[in-house]
Amino acid sequence: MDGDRVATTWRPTTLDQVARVAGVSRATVSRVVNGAPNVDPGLRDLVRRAIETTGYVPNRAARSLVTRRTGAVAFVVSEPDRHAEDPFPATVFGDPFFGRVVIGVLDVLGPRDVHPVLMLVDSASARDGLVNRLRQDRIDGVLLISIYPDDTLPSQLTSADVPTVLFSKPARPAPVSYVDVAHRDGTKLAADRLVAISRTRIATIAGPQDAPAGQERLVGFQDAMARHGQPFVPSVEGNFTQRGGEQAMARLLAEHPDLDGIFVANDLMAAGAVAVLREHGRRVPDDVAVIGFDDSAAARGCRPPLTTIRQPVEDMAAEMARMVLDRIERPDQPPASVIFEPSLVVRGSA
Amino acid sequence: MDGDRVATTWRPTTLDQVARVAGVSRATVSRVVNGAPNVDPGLRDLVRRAIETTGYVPNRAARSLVTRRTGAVAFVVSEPDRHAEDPFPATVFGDPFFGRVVIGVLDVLGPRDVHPVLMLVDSASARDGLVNRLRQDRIDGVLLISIYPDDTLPSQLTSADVPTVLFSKPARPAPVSYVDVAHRDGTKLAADRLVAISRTRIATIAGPQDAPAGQERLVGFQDAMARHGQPFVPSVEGNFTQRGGEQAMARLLAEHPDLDGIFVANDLMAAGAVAVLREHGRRVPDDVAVIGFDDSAAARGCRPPLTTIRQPVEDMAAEMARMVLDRIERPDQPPASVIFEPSLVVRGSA
DNA sequence: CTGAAAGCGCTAACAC
DNA sequence: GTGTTAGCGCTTTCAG
Repeated sequence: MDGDRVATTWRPTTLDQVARVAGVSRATVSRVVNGAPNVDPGLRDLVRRAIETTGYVPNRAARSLVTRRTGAVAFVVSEPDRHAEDPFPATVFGDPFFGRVVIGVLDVLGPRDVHPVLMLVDSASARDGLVNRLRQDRIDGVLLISIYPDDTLPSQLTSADVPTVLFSKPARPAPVSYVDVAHRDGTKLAADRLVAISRTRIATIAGPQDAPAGQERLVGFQDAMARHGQPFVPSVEGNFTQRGGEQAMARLLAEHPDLDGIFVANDLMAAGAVAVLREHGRRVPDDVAVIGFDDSAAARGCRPPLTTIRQPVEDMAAEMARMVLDRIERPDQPPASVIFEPSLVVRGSA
Repeated sequence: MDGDRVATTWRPTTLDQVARVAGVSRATVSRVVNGAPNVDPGLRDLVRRAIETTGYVPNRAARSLVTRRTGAVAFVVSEPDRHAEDPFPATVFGDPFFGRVVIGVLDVLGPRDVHPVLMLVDSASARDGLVNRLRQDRIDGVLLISIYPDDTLPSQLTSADVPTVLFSKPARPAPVSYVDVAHRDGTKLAADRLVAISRTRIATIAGPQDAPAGQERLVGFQDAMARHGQPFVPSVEGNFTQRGGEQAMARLLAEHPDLDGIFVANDLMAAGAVAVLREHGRRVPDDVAVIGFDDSAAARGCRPPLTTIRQPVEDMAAEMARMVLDRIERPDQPPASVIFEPSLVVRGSA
C-alpha cells in the first residue's frame, strides 16, 4: 500500500490500464463498468477482477465530457438580497428545517452516486448568472428552495430547460415541479383539535402573506374554523421567526386578552408565542392552548413541548430528489407535483 | 434570444467557435479566458467581444480533464454509523450549527467559484470508500466536520495527500489542519462571570468526554474555578442535546440542591437545564445563574435568553474554506491551525 | 459479442 | 505574442 507514496506524481488508474490488465479493449471495460447487457460473462468476470486489483474508479470529468452529464445536481437556496451591513444574516440555513431537507436529499442521492452541490443565490446578479453557471458546470438538475416571494428563478430555470424541482409551491405561478404539504389539511387538524379540547375564543398567528405557505395556513385555518361555526378568526401576521411570534402574540393578547386557543403558522413563532403567553401570566395549555406547524426541533425544545402539525420534511426532500432524477432521465415530462399529508402530533401545549 | 430554442439539440458555445468568431486560435482564446499575461491588448478585446456575443462559458468537465482540478471541494459530514431502525436520525444536519457553517463556507467559496459538494459518511464502508472516491472524482479538497470520536478519516485523508481542513480539533491526534475556538478561554469567561455575579455554589454540565470540545470545556472550567479558589466543581456529563441537558440538570439538582450557578458546555443542553430548573421552582437567574456555550439560535430562543460564550462559527467556517483553498494551491505546506477567540454574551440567564 | 477509432472541449508545451 | 499540436480519460458508432 505504501508503494503509492512515491516521488513521481501518482495518477489514478485509467480505463486503459484496466483493459491492458484484463487483456481486452477499452470498449469492453467500458461496457462492463456501465453494465451493458451484451458482454461475454467470461470476459465480464475477467474485467471485474482487473478492476478490483487495480482499484479503478471511472473519472467523472472524462465521462461528463462525452456524456454531457455530470451526475451532480445543484441544491440551490434562493433568498432575498443580502445587505452589506449584515455579513451573515439569519437565513434558511439557520433554520433546523434546512438540515432535515439535506438529510432527505442525501438519502436518495447518495446511494445513486449523484452529488448535491450547494449554491446560495442572494442577489440579483447571482440570480441572473445562475442559469449560465449551471450550464457551464453541466449540472444535471436543480433542487430549489426559494424563500424569496418575487423569485423569478423557477421560471428562468424551466424556460432554460433545466430539470428543476422546488420545495414548496412557487410564490409566482410557474410550470415547474414541486413537492409540498397539504397546508389546508394541516390547518383543519389544528382547528379540529382546538375545538375538540373545548376552546372557544380562538385566534391565529399567520405567516407572511406573500408566501403561499403563509396564505394557505391562514385561509385554511379560517375556513376550518368557519366550518366549526366560528366565522371570524382574529389574526396577526408574523414573519416565521421566533421573534416575530413574540411580537404577534403580544399584539394579539392586547387586542384579545380573553383568548383561550391559538394556531400558529410555524413552530418557531409558536415557541415565541408560548414564551410571551407565560410572561403574561397565562398557563399553557390550561389558559391558552397553542398549536404550531412543522414539527421542527423547536417544537420538542419548547416548554411545554408543542402540539403541532407535522410536515414530513425528510420524506418530502427525498421525493424531491427522486423527482429531479426522474426529470433528468426524461426531460420532456410535464411538471409534476407531489403533496404530502400532514399529521397532528399531540404534545403538551394543546 | 429565442433562436436558442430550436428543434435540434442545442449545444453550448465552445472555445473553438469563439476562436473562429474572433479570428484567432483556440490557444489565444484560452489565454484570454484564463487571464494569461502575455496577450496583445487588441486581440484580447477582440476575443472578449466574441465571448460576449456568443455567450461563451468554459466547460468545466473539459477543463478538469486536463488540469486535474475540478474547482469543487467536498463538504463532508462524518458521523457514527446509522442504524437501520432509524431512517432519519437526528444528526449534525439538524443542529442549527450546521447552517452557520454552511453560510461561512459559501461566503468565501461562492465568489471564487468553487463549489462545495455535500457528502455524508455514516458507515464503515462509506468511510473506507471516501478517499478513493474523492481522488477519482478529482475533488480538490475536503472540509470535514467529524462528530465521530473514533474517526479515522482525518488521518486517512492526510495520508492520502488530500488537502483537508477540519472544523474542530480531531479527537484522534493527526497531522491535519483545523480551525477551532479557544475553549479554555471561553470557560474562563464563564467562570469569571459566575464569580463576578457572586455565585458561590457552582457546578457544570459537561459535554461528551470522548470529544475534545467536551473535555476542554470541562477541564478548562475546573481550572478557572480553581483559580477563583473553588478546587472542586460538581459535574455531570451530557451528550450535547437538549434532552441530555435536562437529564444532567435533574441529577445535579438532586445531588446539589443548593447550587446557585452553573456552566453548561453548550446552549442546547443549557436550554434543557433552564427548563428543568424552572420546573423545580428555581428562578433563572435569581436563584440559579446559567451560562451556555456557542451562542446558537437556542440561546436567543431560550427563556430567559441565555448568557453564553459566543463561538464565531461563520467566521471559523469562512477561515476553514480559505485554508482549504490555500492548501490546494500549496499542497506541501505543513498542517496549520487557526484558533478563534470566544466572547461573553450577556443576556438574561446570568 | 468485441475491437478500432473518432471525438467530447479544453490546456499546455512547443514551435514560429 | 500567437498558432499548432498533443493529449486528458471516457463513450460510442461502426466494422468485423
